Amino acid sequence: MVVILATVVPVPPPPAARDKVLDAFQQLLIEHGERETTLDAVARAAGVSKGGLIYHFNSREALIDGLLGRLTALANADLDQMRVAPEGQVAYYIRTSARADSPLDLVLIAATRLLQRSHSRTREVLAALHDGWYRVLVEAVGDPAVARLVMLVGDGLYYAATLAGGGPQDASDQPEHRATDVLGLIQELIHARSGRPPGS
Amino acid sequence: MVVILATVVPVPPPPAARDKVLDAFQQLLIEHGERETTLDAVARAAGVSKGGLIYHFNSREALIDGLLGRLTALANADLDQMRVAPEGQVAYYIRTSARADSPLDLVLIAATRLLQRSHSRTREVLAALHDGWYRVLVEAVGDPAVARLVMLVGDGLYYAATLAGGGPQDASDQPEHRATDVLGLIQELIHARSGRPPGS
DNA sequence: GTCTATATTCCGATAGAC
DNA sequence: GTCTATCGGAATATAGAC
Repeated sequence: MVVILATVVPVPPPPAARDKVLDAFQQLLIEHGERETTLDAVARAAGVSKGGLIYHFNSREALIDGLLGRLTALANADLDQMRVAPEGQVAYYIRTSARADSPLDLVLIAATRLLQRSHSRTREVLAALHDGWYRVLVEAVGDPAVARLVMLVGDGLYYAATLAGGGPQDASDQPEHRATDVLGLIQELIHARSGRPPGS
Repeated sequence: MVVILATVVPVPPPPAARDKVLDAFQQLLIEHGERETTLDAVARAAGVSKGGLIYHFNSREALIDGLLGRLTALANADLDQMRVAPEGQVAYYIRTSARADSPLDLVLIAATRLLQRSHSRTREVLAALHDGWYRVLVEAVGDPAVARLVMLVGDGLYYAATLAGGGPQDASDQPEHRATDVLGLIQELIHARSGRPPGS
């Protein structure tokens, strides 16, 4: 009798250094912006030499490609989760928009830092992301106008949580409270409109 | 009899070159991001030499200070207009949030490009701006929760109009339509809640 | 007030040792 | 696979002529 104790998969784990470099790139973009995120700084933060970094990512553009690849993978996983969220798609979207600490949030914020120099690939990836969320929301709430409102609120929460964030926060200003308050208003609006034809 | 034909004010007009440089700085930040907005590029776009630029702004930081000064002045003027807006403060705020082409919008977008490297002065100026809008909105709608929702929608419109913008736009996706649709929903919500105590 | 020329630092990328 | 050393170019800022 043969017992397989551990499944030895033929796929080798991705080199740890590559992920470390990507993590450092991501964190520096978030905390210091694109201008200060030089290859030297990334290598230093990742604990490797510049030559070691260049071995994994041949150029600065390759580093950006690596980040966008990570973003796409995490975003697709998030869309799958959103579609089957027990609390409903709208609640899932609003709640996750008010936070900025999941792996997806972090890479998304980092990618937004790159959006600024009319970087077309970054723009396309983020547009596709937005489109994915929008489709799910339209299906969930029925009315495209309400779906747009929900997306706008989500964008606003995201903006507040990332770009403008960092100000003093009291207990009533935590992500959970912000999301709960605004979610209540949105559901109130959906309820008030229920039975009415979309677009009226 | 003495007739004053033209009032010769003792305050000389600000040097045109200074404003030209600030305009170029602003435009480059918006269109190419902070990384590509070098002093060389700004001088070239403004049609002056680097030495001429440095005469007006001693350093890169001084250039940023100049932009933040312009932002503060335009923002205060906007707040005054918002307070006396005939169509109401909420409509004024939502409508202006959906556009990104007023002098205030342009300098605001440019300043947002600088927000990314945890630039504390920029952060403070933008936080003060947000706070000013919020106070007016709370006074206008009564309920802090609704005021927050309105601000979130405004932030979302702003995000869509600036950061994510650039995608294909059909006729139904113009700023005016976006603002009108979402403004209708918000007023519907306010109406549905009218008479109820705030925070319920 | 605006210019040219230059000093200095730093960035991205290459070459080649280990 | 990771390192050190280094090149070419670009960025900020200074010096000084006009």
